[in-house]
Amino acid sequence: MDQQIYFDALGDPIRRRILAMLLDADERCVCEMHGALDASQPKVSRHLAVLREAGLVLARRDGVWMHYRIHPDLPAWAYRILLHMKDGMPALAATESQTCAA
Amino acid sequence: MDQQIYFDALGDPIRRRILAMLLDADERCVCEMHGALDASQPKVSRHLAVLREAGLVLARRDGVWMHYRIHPDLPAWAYRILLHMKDGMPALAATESQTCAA
DNA sequence: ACTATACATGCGTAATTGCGCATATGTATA
DNA sequence: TATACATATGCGCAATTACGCATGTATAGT
Repeated sequence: MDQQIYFDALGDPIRRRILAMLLDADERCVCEMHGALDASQPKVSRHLAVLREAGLVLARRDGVWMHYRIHPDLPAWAYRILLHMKDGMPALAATESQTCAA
Repeated sequence: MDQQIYFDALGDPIRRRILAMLLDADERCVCEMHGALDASQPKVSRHLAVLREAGLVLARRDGVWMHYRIHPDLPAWAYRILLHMKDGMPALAATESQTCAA
């Protein structure tokens, strides 16, 4: 886990919200996040790619859907930072997950 | 403490090393850090300005010297992230502080 | 094969960032 | 006032980043 890549990944608000969502639920599919974040699909997909390439999240294909989760092999310091980040995150009007038949 | 500004501040490797140094010592003057980081003086000064404006560090003037320290009123989540960041920081050839008569 | 759905990516652009260099500011001392 | 030292900042430039839009790819159903 390269620290530079890690903190670059945490530099974007959408990526932080994605990570916070993944800390709550074990897994989320892209359409759920795309709905809940009120951001365009390509935008969410790109941010997920950044998180994936940084080694922060893990993707699993299930038919048409991609399920993302926090990478289980995250170093302790990296995982703990995510928890504190979520803790310090401004409570955001919880636009609840648009149904996407997941 | 705005989270966006906070994580932007953590996005730079020099700023992270400055913060790690300040976690070790209570206070450091600019010349110490500039020596230990092997970075140009304007460069270090600018990064310190970013940290100062972000509310991450506090400056104190002492004659000609400016002493910086971790901001004492940092929220718990923010301070804990700094500790974990330092914990996960790659052990760096400790270029020890050039003497600057501080 | 055709269509629909879920997701990823190529491309061009606007905005941001970090840097070096020079210079300005502030403080102490002669 | 003049000089020296510590620190800060204005400026221009190169590199990076995030975005929208359109299009590509993969899977499933008919």
